[in-house]
Amino acid sequence: MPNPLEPLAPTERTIPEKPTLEGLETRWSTLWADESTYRFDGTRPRAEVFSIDTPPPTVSGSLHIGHVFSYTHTDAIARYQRMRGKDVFYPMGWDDNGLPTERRVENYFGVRCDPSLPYDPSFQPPEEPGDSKISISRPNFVELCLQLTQEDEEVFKALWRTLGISVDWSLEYATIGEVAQRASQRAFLRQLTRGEVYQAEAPTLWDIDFRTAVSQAELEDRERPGAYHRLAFPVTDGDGVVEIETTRPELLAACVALVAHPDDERYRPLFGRTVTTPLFGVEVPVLAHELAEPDKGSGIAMICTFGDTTDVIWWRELSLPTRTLVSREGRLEHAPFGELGWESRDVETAKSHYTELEGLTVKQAQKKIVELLTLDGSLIGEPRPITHPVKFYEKGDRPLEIVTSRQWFVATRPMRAKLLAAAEELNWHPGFMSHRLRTWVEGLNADWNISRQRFFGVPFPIWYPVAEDGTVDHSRPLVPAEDRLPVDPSTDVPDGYDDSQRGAPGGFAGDPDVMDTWATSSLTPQIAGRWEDDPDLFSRVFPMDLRPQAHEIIRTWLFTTIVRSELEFGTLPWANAAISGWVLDPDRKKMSKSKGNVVTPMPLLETHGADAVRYWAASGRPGTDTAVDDAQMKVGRRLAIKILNASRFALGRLSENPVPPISAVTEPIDVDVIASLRELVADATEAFDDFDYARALERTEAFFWRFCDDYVELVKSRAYGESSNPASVSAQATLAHSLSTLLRLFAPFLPFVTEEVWRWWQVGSVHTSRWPTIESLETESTRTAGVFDEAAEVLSSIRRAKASSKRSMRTGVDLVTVTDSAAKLELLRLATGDVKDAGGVISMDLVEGDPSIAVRLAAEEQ
RNA sequence: GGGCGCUUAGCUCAGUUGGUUAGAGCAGCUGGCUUACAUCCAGCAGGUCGGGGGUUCGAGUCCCUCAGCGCCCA
Repeated sequence: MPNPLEPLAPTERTIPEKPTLEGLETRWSTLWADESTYRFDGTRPRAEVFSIDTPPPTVSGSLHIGHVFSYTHTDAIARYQRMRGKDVFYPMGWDDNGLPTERRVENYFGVRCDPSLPYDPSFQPPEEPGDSKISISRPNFVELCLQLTQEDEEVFKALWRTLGISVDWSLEYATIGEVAQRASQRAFLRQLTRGEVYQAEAPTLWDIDFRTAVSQAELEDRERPGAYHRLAFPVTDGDGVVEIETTRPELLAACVALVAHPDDERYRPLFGRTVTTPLFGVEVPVLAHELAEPDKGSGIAMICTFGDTTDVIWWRELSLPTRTLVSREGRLEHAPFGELGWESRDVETAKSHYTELEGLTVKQAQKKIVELLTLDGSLIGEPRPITHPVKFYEKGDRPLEIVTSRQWFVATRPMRAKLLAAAEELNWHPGFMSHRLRTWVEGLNADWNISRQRFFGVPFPIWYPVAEDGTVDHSRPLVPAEDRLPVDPSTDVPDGYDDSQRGAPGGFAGDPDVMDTWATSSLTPQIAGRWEDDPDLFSRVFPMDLRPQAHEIIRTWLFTTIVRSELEFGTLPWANAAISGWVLDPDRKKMSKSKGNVVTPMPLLETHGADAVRYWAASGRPGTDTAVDDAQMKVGRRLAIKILNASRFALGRLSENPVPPISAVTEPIDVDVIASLRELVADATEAFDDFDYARALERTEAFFWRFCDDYVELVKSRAYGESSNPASVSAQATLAHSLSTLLRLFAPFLPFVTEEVWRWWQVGSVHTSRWPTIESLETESTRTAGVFDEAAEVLSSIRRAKASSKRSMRTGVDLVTVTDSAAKLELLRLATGDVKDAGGVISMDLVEGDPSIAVRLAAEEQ
């Protein structure tokens, strides 16, 4: 529970003469670590816990101002919930496994993983990467991955500490760690038992350079130049030809059908008949399907296995045969014309044509086949250049090919209805982000491929029996008992076998693949919550309260986390999802490495201070793209300095006296200010409950500046008075209670400066203090609303008069005549003394009539 | 091509369910060392709320439409 307010004894207050922001980050982050300020207690019931599914950053990716931006939002919410009395579960994880880390290790050390090599315990990477990559074993490679990610994690930790993120570091995890491996493998095995995952020889999107399968979620369309090649297919049982247009003529030998729209009058007579492919003489049917676009090309398409994702849909829905052509190296494989599945009307011609293509890369093959088709007379006219979208792996730079291979899939398509319901049930902040999930789920046309042909990842906990003839029997996987997890099938042995039987007839073979990075990071609530490893903890934190994340990974991380949670627990993994916006460069352009406009956070933190950078971040509305803005950080720094100085003033008025109780607030203007502070507290609380940290900050900040500029100036002379004067004590009490309240309202945003000031005069940390309540700010005197506004307006008129006469603010005023309604004058009458003191006014007349304020300045001294 | 969002002062943005004269900060300009703060304070100036149409006693706010920008999905 948060501490009750406990002011230090007056003699123990330490208010520095010249307060400063320098060094606050180091001082307080060290103390918070020493005092375990943000420790998760873990003994309180679920209802008193607020649990956060923190995004685990990919440490091998570069440190980015975007990290600072979105984690500040989450931290503000975490700090608010903690002050509200919640036991906050706020872990930090690292998403280290996967391709980005492997690429970084390959380049950093100049190595390449070759899984066929044995482990070399004495291997040391070269000081500098050489010209050609050194091949090393998988265990050696994984060691280097772990080494590098650990170094990277330290850099991130330093950033989080400097930024003041209030995570409980004892809850740290990594998606490649033992806990994560166990959870991932356990979840996989249970899904296998329930029939929710399956392996299949299926068309798979394949990156030739990375040599791995890619899932639908990792795709990216890029506009690329291509050309329509018009080819003539003779109609088999009749006269004439059908002219099709294709951008991939090199796949002609893999053609299994032609397809046109069912309503297309031009091709209707051909449906059900066959045509013959040029060059290869293969007889293929002409079929109808809605996805064929009459306006595209000649309106009739050649279906190959497989040229693009539409081919896959046609192949599946029209139950077409498979003729695989493209290898995993991106070359045209052997095509056994004449054999089963490769029938031709003229086998010898087909073979002779194909010999010219076999072994070529896709690009070379296209050139060659154009020559062949031209000679043959089947190419009609010149290829017609176009620009069209081509599928790429988002991290790759060659178009993806589609190959058939054995992969593990999670059956997500049958879950569509359930996932759409989940999109509705989840509380999105901002709400419109739910569309992102909905459109993604509606557009799902492939199950989730979770196999990756990589090395630094969680292995599939699966072996397969090897038959006496040496073939691997994938239909009867050997699984370990759950209590053996995690296992590595490349070094561990299935029950009932010994290591000598690895790969031998009658023995076993481990699954060589690792899980897709999303297959592990989709389990972050389970990993962080120690699912099954610590059932007590898990029951207190799951389902979690909040998933904060960026919008570009809704279709990957958010989607897959929901899939895993629905499958395992039949529930949403969290109640709320807070989607942060992008950080744009100062010119409002999206940052990217290739553009070289990525902003690194540390220099900004050093220049402006953590509170200032956090202020900028917290000013970004939920879900709104926000530009890096030095000016806004300077404003934040100014605010922090103002808090120091205003606090020094407010606390200085207490002299050696204790903090007066709220009941000492009796002067009408003081009572009015405390009442508007109650409204502020209500407003900020409501905003935070709605995850709108930016609104809470804006309201608090606006109040604070007005408090300093008008209220403090108005009551200054009264606040300097003796403790024997109730009017002075009223001002001193108002200053102290306002300060205490404002410090706590600012604490989620400016943790360093608020902690600094808090410790001048309070016991314990502001971050474990109680969030202010309106009940604690109830005065005994009744409020007369408007006193402060009226007084401030008259003071403002006095300042205006001085400024327009270009006189010092210290200039005396002989007479102020305020003309206004009786009601307004009545309000003003309750604060006349303060207004006169603040303005240096000798005499003030209040006259009923049309509103006006006349100010007569003292004569200028000669 | 479908969807979502944005467009308010030179810049960055607030404007809750439609309700006086549209707000703030920054930048600009004019002044001021006023004992919390010159790392500061005061004051001034600046907008036909992207264009057009509609509903209404009343529209920045609701509806339609057009334009530009950004993103998501094809």
